[in-house]
Amino acid sequence: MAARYCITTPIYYVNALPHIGTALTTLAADVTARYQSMQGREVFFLTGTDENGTKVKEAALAAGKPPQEFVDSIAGRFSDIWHGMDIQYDDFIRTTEPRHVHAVQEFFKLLQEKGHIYKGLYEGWYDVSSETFYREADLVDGKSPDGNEVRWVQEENYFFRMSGFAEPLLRHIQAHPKFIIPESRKNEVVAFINQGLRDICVSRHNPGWGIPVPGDETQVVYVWFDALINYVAAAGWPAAGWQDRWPADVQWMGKDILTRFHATLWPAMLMGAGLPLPTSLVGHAWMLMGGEKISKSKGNVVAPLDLAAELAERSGCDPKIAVDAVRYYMAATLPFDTDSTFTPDDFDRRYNSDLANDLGNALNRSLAMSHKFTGGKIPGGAVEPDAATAISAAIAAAEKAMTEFRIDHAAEAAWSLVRFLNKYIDTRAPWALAKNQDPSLPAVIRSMLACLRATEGLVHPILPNTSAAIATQLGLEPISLWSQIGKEGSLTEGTKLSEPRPIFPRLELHKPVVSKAERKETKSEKSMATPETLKPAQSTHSAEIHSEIGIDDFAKVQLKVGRVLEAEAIEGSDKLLRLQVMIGPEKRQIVAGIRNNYQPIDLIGRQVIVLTNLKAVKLRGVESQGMLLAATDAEGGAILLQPDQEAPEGTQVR
RNA sequence: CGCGGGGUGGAGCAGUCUGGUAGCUCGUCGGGCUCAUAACCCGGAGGUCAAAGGUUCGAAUCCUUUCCCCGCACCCA
Repeated sequence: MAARYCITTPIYYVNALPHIGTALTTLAADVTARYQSMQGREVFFLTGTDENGTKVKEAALAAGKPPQEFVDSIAGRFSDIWHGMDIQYDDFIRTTEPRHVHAVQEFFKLLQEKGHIYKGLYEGWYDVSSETFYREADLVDGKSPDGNEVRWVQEENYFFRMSGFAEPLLRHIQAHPKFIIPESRKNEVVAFINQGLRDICVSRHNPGWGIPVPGDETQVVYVWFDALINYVAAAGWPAAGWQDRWPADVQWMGKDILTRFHATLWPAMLMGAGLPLPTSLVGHAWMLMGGEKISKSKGNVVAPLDLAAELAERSGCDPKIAVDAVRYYMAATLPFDTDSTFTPDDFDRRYNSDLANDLGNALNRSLAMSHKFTGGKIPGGAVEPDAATAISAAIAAAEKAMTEFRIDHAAEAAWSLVRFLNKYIDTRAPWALAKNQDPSLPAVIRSMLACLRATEGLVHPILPNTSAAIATQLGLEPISLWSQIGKEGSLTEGTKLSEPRPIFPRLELHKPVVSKAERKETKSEKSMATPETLKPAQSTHSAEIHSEIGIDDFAKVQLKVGRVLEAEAIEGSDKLLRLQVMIGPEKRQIVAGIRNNYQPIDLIGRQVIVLTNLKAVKLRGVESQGMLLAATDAEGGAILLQPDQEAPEGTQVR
């Protein structure tokens, strides 16, 4: 019976579809899964979607669909995208499935029985306008720190005794150096726990969507508590046999959800329930777009399948190979400790230099020479020593990388072999050997093919389609086991080689070199972001939610023309400006988050469109009696709307 | 003083824990080869390792201080 190896990704929230930033985690998990599978282990690779949470209900409502139907369609699109990227997961769990709901409720009950969950009175001074609770000590003259009225409220909720787990957690982290990876994240987690862990409220008032607390229908389980349990729910827990799929050997995730959730709350929950902890938690860094975090609101989302389709079209490569190219880029530049940046130019460059020039061309020239010099068949004999050394060094480096979860280093290891091959060919110059009828020619050709065969195996976890294409061109069955890589027996003497055909056609690069000074300039002109940066952002896969309203609904909105009289920055805030706006005879104070694009001086005297019948609210302690209408630029900044020509102040906008 | 990450040739990064000739990929310039997808190979130029001070025989690396960039949090009505 083969040793098992369990891998998880987080379950994705269904409010947006994956882009190359979020898909990174799933790709890393897939590469790990394929590698472990090659090692002969029985792999269980779990992913899924998080469908509870009140925002889902709201989004469904906005889309005019029943929540379940809405969620079904999004979950389906997730699995379509994963399939398109050749992600081979073994199970896809959805938090609306009965097996998950059941596990969550059982887990909750178990923790209750063990005394780790208690019902507590959540009480305190509540500031209604800012929806925040304050302690007695926080109040200033009987009001909130912002100066709002507060009232005493009591709410019953369930609490998880996380405070008791700080010591056990620290001990576990100490005793298991590979529990939290990378090191920098581990330090962060330790620092976080040392600050002290507080009991955490694990239920909310039931909004009609979510998992009810067992025995108390008025409450639903807190979404994070709920979500984390998916890992054991998918293993079948609490039914017998869950040990086959839990604990996970590795749980991949982005660094943002490591510290607070996976490295503290989650292990504390498991300890409380008496369940084993995962072996490793890996929190990779982010892939940024043009130096910023990829996010839907900034409009800089790049969908992996769009990127692949576009590449296939531009380069003429096979669509499956284009998917590999995207996988390669993501794997080879996988941000581990520190964030990296995606740019379309960088993607193109890596495609050309690494895939087309290095790997593709090495395969192509090697096959061409085999046909020309040794009759198109794999010669027998031994691989030359330096080639054999290079092969085993690459295998060792790739193995080390994989055990450290450094997917990027694993790619680098494979490429070190490809680079060796290109050097080797030039050094040994088979064309010269052929001319001189040198007897070492067959051994050199065999050595070249051996490098390619080993490369095929090494890149298999990252580039499954490319790997298969290499095997096909070599006329061999694909390598399926890691232990076969580099073995003489994997290169059968006399095998007929296919005609060489470029796997990765080169891309024609138009691209101008952008100097640092030029780039800076572009950046300072906010709305002038470079066109090529924006282009791929127009994702055809984005999960925009459309809903229709009637004219009556619109009539509820009162918009008027106003003129800015005064403007000043609000201290302690990056974005907020305090504006005094004349709307007809009336003067209003409005707070607007537009400072990234507008200085106070730019605004004075300017006409703006104001939403006037919006409930007043305090922002950073300053009351705002309305809202300015603005569009959003590529970087999430505001672009103010203004009448096409001067309009009388107070004019109704329709 | 909210928390955290980072500043290394034109670009992207490694090296920092465990001080000892500054390394890799891309770009650039020159040369070579002709098997190959104008691909490949070799060589050169280009760095006061953000700044200052300190420890040391010796600092990118250790200590102190400062400056700058970026996330998160707050906040975008």
